[in-house]
Amino acid sequence: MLQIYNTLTKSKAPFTPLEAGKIKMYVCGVTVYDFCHIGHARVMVAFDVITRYLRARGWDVNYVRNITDVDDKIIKRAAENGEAPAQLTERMIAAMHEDETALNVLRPDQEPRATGHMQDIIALVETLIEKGFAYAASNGDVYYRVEKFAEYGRLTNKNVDELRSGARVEVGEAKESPLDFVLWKAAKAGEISWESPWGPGRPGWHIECSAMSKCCLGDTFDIHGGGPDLPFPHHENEIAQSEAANGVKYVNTWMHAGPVRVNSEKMSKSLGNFFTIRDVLKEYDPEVVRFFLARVHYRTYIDYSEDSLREARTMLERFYQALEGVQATAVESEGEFEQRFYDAMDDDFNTPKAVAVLFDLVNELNRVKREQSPEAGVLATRLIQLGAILGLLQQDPASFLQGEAKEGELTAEQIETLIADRASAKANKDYAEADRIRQSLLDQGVVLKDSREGTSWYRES
RNA sequence: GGCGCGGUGGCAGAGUGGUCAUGCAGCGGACUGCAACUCCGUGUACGCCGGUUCGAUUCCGACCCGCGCCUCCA
Repeated sequence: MLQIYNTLTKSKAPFTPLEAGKIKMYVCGVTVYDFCHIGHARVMVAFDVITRYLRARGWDVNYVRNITDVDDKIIKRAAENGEAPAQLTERMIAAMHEDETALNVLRPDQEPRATGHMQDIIALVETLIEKGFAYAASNGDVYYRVEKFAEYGRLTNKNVDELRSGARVEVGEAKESPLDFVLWKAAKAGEISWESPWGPGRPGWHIECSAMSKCCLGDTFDIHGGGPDLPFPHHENEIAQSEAANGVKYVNTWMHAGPVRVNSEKMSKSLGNFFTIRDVLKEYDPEVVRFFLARVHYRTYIDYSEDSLREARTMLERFYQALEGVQATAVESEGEFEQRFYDAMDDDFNTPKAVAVLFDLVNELNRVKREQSPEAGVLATRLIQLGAILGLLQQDPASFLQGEAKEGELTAEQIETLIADRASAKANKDYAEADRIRQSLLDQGVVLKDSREGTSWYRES
């Protein structure tokens, strides 16, 4: 029985879909004005694992993740670069897709862009005005009338009175109440804009998601996900917009990923303490980065450090070393390991527990490997299949372990030659020479491993 | 200040009212020409103080500490 933690109720509950066997899921994506950082990667990987698992268990998942491609920061950054906003966003979207592909993140089923849904957005704002939940202000902006929506603040336990006393109004705003947020922003001279009943302008951030989710999934859907900083105000505002406009419940289950921290602080654009995905991938195998993110429960924080990345690498080596030299064979039916893995994942996608099951499987695999039992092939298949649900363990073991030669490192050919030299030295019982070659390779980060079948090697992390 | 999450062995990280997490690191042994890999064995833990209980790391209360949101940020 699948259980999911719901931010709205602050508790785990058995998951029941709106429509039997189907799951409609919307996840807030990226505002594409810069390269994605590890925090973005965490959300991508978390919901990728969730989607893969649900599909592996037979659910028909419709996974929608939007792209915010019009926004103040995009306009500002494009102006700084001296390029059109669309040029900047196209580049960043392409970069994001590259990062995702590297991390083995499957693309969502639908990836709507705000600029592609202007009519939906305008129609939704019009509905809100008609129903009295929004108003066009004197400055050309359209605002949402927060105090008109009685349920406001329910997702994040916010009290409207307290919010009002803490709110501040920016210069130039024409709100009835400081709590009101913008649905449509009037364009300044020379800014990119779209025609609307309220004059040329662009949508506010929150309304995009209400419009795109309605368009892709309907008025009510099963799961809405996002990063740790989105419950307030973004998701709170989405609820206010969608439920006021549609008159029905917006989302059944709210899921939020935990933050990535650096030195105990949240990794974020505003703190400037972020590492981009592409920078990290220069140093680490993408699968290592993915495992670093996936081995921790999606809701808890994760600390980014060289040590944790290295540890993820070491753990992955154990998996691949177990798989090395085993011929995977067909599996007739699922067994104990699959069941334990599913039980862990059914419990709010408990990946740390699921990974522990995989290590138990590795232990068993290594044991039967030593006995040269044919059972090894079956266990290897089970490991690879369960690994696939986490988006891991799909590489050839030798190539993962050997890795790519970085600059200044020995190439695979050079290493193979030295291993051949060492083999002949060993054949002549010249162990001094054999050990000298092995030590020299070790000094260059290459570890040798002798076995019945010969000598294999891998690069030290 | 308001709302929320968390404090587990050297480190990372699950979990449970009384019995193994798991991985890395350490120690002893097996295997090996010696190593590496692997296997077997092994130590160390549940922030603090009360309460409930036959028994609490696990439930309840107070306290201390850390983090997130309350402003654009995944």
